[in-house]
Amino acid sequence: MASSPYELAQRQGDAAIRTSLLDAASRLLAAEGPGALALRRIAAEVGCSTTVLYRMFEGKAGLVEALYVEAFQRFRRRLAAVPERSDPLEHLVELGRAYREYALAERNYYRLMFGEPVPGFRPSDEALVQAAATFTILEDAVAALDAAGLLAGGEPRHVAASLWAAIHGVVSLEMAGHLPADADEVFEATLAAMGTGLFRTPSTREKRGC
Amino acid sequence: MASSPYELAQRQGDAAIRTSLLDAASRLLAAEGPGALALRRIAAEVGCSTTVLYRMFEGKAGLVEALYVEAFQRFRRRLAAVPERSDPLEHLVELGRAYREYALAERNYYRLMFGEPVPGFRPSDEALVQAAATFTILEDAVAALDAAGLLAGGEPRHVAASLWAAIHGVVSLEMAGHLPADADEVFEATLAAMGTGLFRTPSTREKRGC
DNA sequence: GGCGTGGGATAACGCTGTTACTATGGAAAA
DNA sequence: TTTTCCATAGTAACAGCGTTATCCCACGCC
Repeated sequence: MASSPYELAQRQGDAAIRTSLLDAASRLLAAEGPGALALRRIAAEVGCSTTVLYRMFEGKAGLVEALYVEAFQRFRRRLAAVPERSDPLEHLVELGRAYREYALAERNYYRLMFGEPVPGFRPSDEALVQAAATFTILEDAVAALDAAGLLAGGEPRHVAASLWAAIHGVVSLEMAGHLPADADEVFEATLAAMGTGLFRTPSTREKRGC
Repeated sequence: MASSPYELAQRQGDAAIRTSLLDAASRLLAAEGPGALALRRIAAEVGCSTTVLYRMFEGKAGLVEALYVEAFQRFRRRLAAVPERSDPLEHLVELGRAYREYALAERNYYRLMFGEPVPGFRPSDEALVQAAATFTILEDAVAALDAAGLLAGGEPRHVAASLWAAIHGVVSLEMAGHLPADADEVFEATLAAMGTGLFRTPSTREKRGC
């Protein structure tokens, strides 16, 4: 009695099959990059034919989209694990550092989220909404600063988006090879610049020499 | 006497053939995106067989790399066309706006430069060096601010890289669909935040209420 | 028990990049 | 002028891809 991962999952219903396929795809993505995401390979990995992938995901686009939202969920968990701090600005800086660490550690996931490494794929509006949910963590942290009266101006949502963009920008350039030697310094400098540009804090006021 | 683009170029030597092929590829990229960059299509477009592409570019990777450095050169010309201003900070802001305009107008080129829309392709170190040459324009503008004593701190190269990253970050998120409604505001806010965070100017000193 | 239907495997289609093979055409050598 | 030779280009094949059509089987229902 042979029992491939697929046969085991089959006894537990469609949900188990789905996660089994997603797990295999996830492993291939992390290990070999987006190029390894071939339906035939995924099917072979779990021991079934590609037909099953079409029933579960309606083709490659659907599979990649499922992987896409899963990547954002992982990302959210990682950011949620950053411990709170007494200083809300410190907390925000730590969120930024965790962001970069995740991106560099799981760069194939990060590429899936923000590059477009799979030729045909563009996330649906629904998937984009789920992706945006990841950054409520960032928005909450900015809202905390706003509640403390430390925002220099602008809507909290826009401030959070600016921060997100700046951090993503450094990480993206770094991953593309455009910051070969001094990515660390550029990242910290960008973080500091956004901090003094967006917020009012005692420490930045000292820096400004007021 | 049939005269395809290829036959015309053939009489003028390899360089003409090369540019003819690159032009066709460039047109396909701009019009239909990276997915249209198929060797057979490019060859058909100019009226030759794929063998010629292998002689000129040694395969798809070489062709895409040629397109990649060409995209950066176009980008550089666009940034170089931004007129100087009396206020060097204003000039920098205008560079940022021109950056975004180019990226959104030629988004398929921008994707080629900073995303990785062609599965196998990663730019060589040499191509990355040529790409970096694009941003000497940005570095020069920052150096001008430094010469005027307006830098808040940090090496000019790092400051330029931070700016680049922040701008690229907004544009990248915008193109990925993550800033559906308020991309304009987020972009201007990021520009302003980086301005007050990185530079010392009379206007920002007023904003800070000193 | 026979029937119908849903699910899965196989194979084919058209596409991709790549490579081997073949023919051709013009320059160099005799 | 004739012959040789080699770079060049076109054709076709190969392996792989996503996708789809076909066939088959096994299960539930009447």
